Amino acid sequence: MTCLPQSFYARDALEVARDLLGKHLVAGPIVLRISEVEAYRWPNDTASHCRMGRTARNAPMWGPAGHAYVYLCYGIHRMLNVVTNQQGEGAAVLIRACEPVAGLAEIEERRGGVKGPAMLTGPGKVGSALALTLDQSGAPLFGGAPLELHDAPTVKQLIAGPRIGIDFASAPDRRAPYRLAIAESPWVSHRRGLEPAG
DNA sequence: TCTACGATCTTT
DNA sequence: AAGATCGTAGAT
Repeated sequence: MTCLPQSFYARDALEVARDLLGKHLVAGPIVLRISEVEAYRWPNDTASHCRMGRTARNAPMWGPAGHAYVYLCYGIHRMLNVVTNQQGEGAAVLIRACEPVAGLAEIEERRGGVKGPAMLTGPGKVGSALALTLDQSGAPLFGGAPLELHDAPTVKQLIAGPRIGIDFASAPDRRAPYRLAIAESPWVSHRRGLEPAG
C-alpha cells in the first residue's frame, strides 16, 4: 500500500473528491475505504467554511494540500476534511462515509457497538471511528503520519447530488452536485438526491 | 464578553 | 420533529 503523494491533492477540490472515492484512510489498525465525499471548492463557494475568509479554525484549508482539516460540528462531532488546491486557496473535501476494510472490532467499539452501514455513514461517525481530535487539524496525511491516505483502485461508477446541511448557501451552491459517492455501495448516507454521474 | 448558530446524530 | 452540546464568528 502506497501513500498518496502531496501532488494528488494539489488540484480542484471536485477533481480530488472524485478520485478520493475508493481510497483508504489508515489509522493504526483501522483501514477505511472512502465511499462518500463532498467538495468545498475555491473560489466563491458560499457553502464553504472559507466563505468569510481566513480564520483560526479554517486556517488549514488555506495551507498546503494533503493535510487534514478537522473541526467540531454542533458541539459534538469531529469532521474530517482533506485540504486541496494550492496554498493560499481555501478548499477541501469532506469525508462523509466509509466502508470498513480492517480493524472492524476497534471501529465497532468506538461506535458504541453499532454494526453495518449505520456504523460509518455520516461524517460525524467517520470522525468517531477514527477517534479524531481537534489538534489533528493541519496535520499531514502522508509521510508516516498517524492518519494517512493510501492509494487504492479508482472507482468508475459514481453517483452525485447536492451537498447536505448547507441551506445557508446561495441557491446555485445549494444545488451544485458536489456530493459524490460510490454507486453500488451501501456505505452511503442520505441516498436520496444522488443520481448516476460521470 | 455576549450571543447565535452550525458541512450532525439520535431518539421520539 | 426536536434536543444534545460547545467552539467559532461576528457583533457589542
